[in-house]
Amino acid sequence: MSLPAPSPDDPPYLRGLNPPQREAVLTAEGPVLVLAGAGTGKTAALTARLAHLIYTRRAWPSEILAVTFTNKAAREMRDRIGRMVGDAVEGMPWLGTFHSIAAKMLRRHAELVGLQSNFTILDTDDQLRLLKQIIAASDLDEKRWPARQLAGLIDKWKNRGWTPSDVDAGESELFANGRGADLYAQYQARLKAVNACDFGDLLLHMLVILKTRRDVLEQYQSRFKYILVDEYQDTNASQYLWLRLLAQQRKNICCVGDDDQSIYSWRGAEVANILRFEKDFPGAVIIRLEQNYRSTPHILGAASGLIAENSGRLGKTLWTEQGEGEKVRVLGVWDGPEEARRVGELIEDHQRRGGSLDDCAILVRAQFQTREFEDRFIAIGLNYRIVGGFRFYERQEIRDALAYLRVVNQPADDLAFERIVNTPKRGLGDKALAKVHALARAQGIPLTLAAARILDTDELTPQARRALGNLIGDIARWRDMAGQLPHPELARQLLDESGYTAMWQADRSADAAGRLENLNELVRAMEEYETLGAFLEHVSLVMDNDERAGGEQVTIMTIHAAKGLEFDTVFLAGWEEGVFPSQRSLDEGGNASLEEERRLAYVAITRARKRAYILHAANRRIYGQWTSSIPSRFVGELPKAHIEEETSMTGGESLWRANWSERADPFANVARGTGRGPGWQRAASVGGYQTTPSRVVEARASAVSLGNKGRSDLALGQRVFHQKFGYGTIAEIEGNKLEIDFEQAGRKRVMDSFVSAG
DNA sequence: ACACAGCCATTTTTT
DNA sequence: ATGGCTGTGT
Repeated sequence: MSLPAPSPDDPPYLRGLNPPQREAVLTAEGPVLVLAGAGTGKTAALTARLAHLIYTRRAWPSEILAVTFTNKAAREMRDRIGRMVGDAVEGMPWLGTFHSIAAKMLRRHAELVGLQSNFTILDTDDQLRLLKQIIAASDLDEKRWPARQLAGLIDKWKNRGWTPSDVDAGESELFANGRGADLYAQYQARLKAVNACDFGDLLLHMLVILKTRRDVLEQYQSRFKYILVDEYQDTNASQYLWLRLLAQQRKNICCVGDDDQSIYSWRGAEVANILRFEKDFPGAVIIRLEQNYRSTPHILGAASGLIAENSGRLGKTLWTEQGEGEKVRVLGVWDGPEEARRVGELIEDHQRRGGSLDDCAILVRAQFQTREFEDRFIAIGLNYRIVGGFRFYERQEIRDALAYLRVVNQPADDLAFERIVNTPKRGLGDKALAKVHALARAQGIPLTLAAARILDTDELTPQARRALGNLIGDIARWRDMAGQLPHPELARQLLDESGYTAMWQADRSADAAGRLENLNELVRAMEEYETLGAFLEHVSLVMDNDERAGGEQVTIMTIHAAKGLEFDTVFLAGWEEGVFPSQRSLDEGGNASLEEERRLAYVAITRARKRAYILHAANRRIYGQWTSSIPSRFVGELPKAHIEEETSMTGGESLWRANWSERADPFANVARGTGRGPGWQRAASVGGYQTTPSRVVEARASAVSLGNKGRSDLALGQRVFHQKFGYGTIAEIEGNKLEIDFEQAGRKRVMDSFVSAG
């Protein structure tokens, strides 16, 4: 490989890149696979590569296809390229997630798969409702054959690039005694009827089009001179086939990935795709990025040692020039609440030494683990944010409002119509709706149309007829308005006239105010989009909401959500068998899924720049039930040289060991009649359990946070409202922290940013 | 048609 | 523990 040596004449985008990175940038032609370890400057190389292609006039920005998996990644790439090549990014229409790019293409060719170009993209919720209807209509017991399961299967099939006719008998057998494929076909037919598709369809439909329509394929093959794929290890079969078709012609495809960070197999990702890249693209250049710029040697050592337990890796050796740093600290604690307490204390220490909350992140395996931390941080008044969780666009009021907009935008959207037909209550119940359904089915027309027609009959009771007549009239009027009014204004009027806003105004429950606020925010968000259609597309594809950060915050999130991010200090909580690795991965999926959990652990550790803490608790409450647990096997797999262990349990590790033997033997409890783990004792001896171990410092009142000015709109004795605790009166103010006597929850210490004047 | 109460299963991870 | 769903009562 003859590469120009670094010189002062280098174009700006090459500055600061190491030799392998430069190679990844400058090897423009032909297939390239970049194996980029965690923290090795992957994105820098990737964006430089794009800049290089544009800069050297190899391609116009519009001739490059650049795909990522998450919107976050797409946004970041766009930003960074923007900084390098300026406005040219604006001309990169084909930079985005697989799904958004596929959607864009599909809108142009929708008719080839029997859709109109304004098709709706359904989310999981709509999908499930549709499937439930199909299952019910097929005389199947919904208990025995849950829609969820069918949704999972269909998704799996779509991820593999299978249309209903591709599903063989064996696969079909997995649902309702062989009716799986049939139900899948019915589902597709229903989707077509309501002019909608689900996430998997975006790719599958496009794949079918590319496979069957040579003209369309050639059109894209010649348009995309260069293809670039991020996180290649996460591609599923359908995405892979899609890419292969598009790259076939020119073979200028560059895939970047890390087999050790493949954590999405449950969503159909196939690590095999990255492992066989060389076979698919003979003569491919393979480049390894191994110099890590993120973490200390101890952190890298711990992570590398752990991931070495996996088999079938392409293999990389991460190294760093950084100085040693601190060892990874492994803390054993008594139970979940203590885990949260310890983390809280460590963060406050960090803060006291002048550290910022923004540098800290708590990474968990599953969403339910966040609660313990949330409770604790509210109690000590530590500012935090939970990433993921319930998302803005998934909230009930937002989904309702969107359903109204969808009905206006797309008359055939039956699912949206069903959602709003009796929300707010209009006296249109099951009986009335069933009649509309019957008519729609009989005539093969959308619900809105059937509803309009049924008004001319005397099938409905007079009051139902009047209510439905009003609604249909309203919808028609809103559709008219849609052509004349700016869409945010349309939304505002629509929400008022439909009575939807009034419904929440009349609602006296605690969160009604918040919901109204969310509706306002929704309307505000619409202003950034050209058309109603563009807005709805955004909503279905870009379901993330980056909440505006009010001051410093500790971030709490799942490891999956943390992929691609980095923090100075990372707390990895819940490293216990059954939690991490998760019980499910242990029960099903065998070794492959255990290895995926291990990769997840690897991803988790490598998020840390300077410090990593790993915590495991001996007892945890799961489904409201106290369960004793033993440290994750991953803890034992960490190389001793890079970690420092510490436990707050009296008796140390021996307690866990004793427990381990019982866990390993499923009949241990049966035979002996009693278990003997610490958690079991607690559950068994009601009350009087021995006190928590000596090392544990009792939760003390948290330190006053430094330099945080309080809000000026709050005063002692004032009545305020808190999302979690309800109404209360301010008893004390200390900077930005308040003591509040809540009417329901009693006295609590909370951050002022969590309350509003009540 | 709607509200309520008790029952049930349920918990990975996300575009 | 929480929430979704079913069946019952008004």
